[in-house]
Amino acid sequence: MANRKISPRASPRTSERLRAAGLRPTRQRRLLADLLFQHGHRHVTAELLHQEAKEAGCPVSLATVYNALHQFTDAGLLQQVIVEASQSHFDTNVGPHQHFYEEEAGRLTDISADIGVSGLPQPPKGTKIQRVDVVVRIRRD
Amino acid sequence: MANRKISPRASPRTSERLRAAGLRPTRQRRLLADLLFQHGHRHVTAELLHQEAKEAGCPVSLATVYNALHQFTDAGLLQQVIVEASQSHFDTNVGPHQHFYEEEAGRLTDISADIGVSGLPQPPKGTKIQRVDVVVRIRRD
DNA sequence: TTCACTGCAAATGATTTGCAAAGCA
DNA sequence: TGCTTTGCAAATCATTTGCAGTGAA
Repeated sequence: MANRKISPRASPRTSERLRAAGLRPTRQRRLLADLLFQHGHRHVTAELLHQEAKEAGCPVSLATVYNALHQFTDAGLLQQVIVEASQSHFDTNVGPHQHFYEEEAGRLTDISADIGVSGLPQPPKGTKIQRVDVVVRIRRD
Repeated sequence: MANRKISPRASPRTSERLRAAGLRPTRQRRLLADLLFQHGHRHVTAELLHQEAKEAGCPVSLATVYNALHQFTDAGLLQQVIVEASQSHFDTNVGPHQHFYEEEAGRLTDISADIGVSGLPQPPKGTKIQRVDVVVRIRRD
C-alpha cells in the first residue's frame, strides 16, 4: 500500500461513471471514485480511503467516506466483504470471485482462479441462495 | 430460539470438561458452558448468551460472557464465525464444516453436507492456507 | 492464603446520525 | 433557487480494559 498519489483532478470518465450510477458527481465523490477505480481492482477500508484522500491533498471527512462507500455499494460499484469482526472491507471487483485473507496483515486479495463449490445442500425451506462466499484464510509461514 | 431454560445446577460433566480444557470451573463458566454444550450444537452471540444466563436465573456480567467466549474459543471448545460486520457469532461445532447465513434474521446454521471446494490456487508465496470458510448467504423468498 | 476470576464502570474503536453550512443542477 | 451533500461533533453499539472485591484450591 505504497504511495498511491493521484492528481486532485478527477478523470473525466469518473463523473460519467458516477452519473450513470445515479450519483451526483460531487468533488469528494469524484476523488474517492478516482482513488478506488482508477488503478485496477482494490480492497479498502473506510480508514484507508480516508487516509488516501488526505494524502492526495483533498481531505474528505470520514463520515463522507462512509457515506460514499455505502452509496457506491448500493449502486453496485463496490462490494462489501466481511472477513473480520473489527472493520469492513470494500472491493472494487463486483463480479463473482473469492478471497484470500491474511489475518495478521489484515490483507485481502482476490482469488483469480475459478473456484468451484460442490456438495451444496438445498437451502432451508422458504429460502434461496443469494450468494456463496469463500474466504481462504492464509498465514505467513 | 425459544425458551431455553436450564436448571441453575450445572451438569457434573461440565466441570470436568472445563478442567480438561484448562479452565477453572467457576460458577459462571459452568453455567455458560451448560447453556452452550448441553443441548447439541449451537450458535450464539455474546448478547444472546448473556440474555440466556439472565433468564436462567444466574445473571453473569456481559464482560464475563465475553471473557468466557474467548477463553472457550482459545481452548478449542468454540469457534468464532464471522458473517456480519456488526457482531461476532460463536459456534459450538468446532469440526470442519460450513454455514448458511440468513442476513435479515441474523440466523446462522451449520451445513451438514460435506462441501467440496475445488480450483483453489496456490496461496501467495510465503503463506499457507490455514482454513477455508464457506458462507452460503440465503434470503427468505 | 493466594492468585485467578468476576463485575462494574469507564474506555475504545468503528460506524452512524443530527443538523447547519456549502454546493451542484 | 431548491434539494443534495458535506463536515463536524455528538451519539451508538459491540467489545475491551482497569481495578477493586470475590472465590476456588
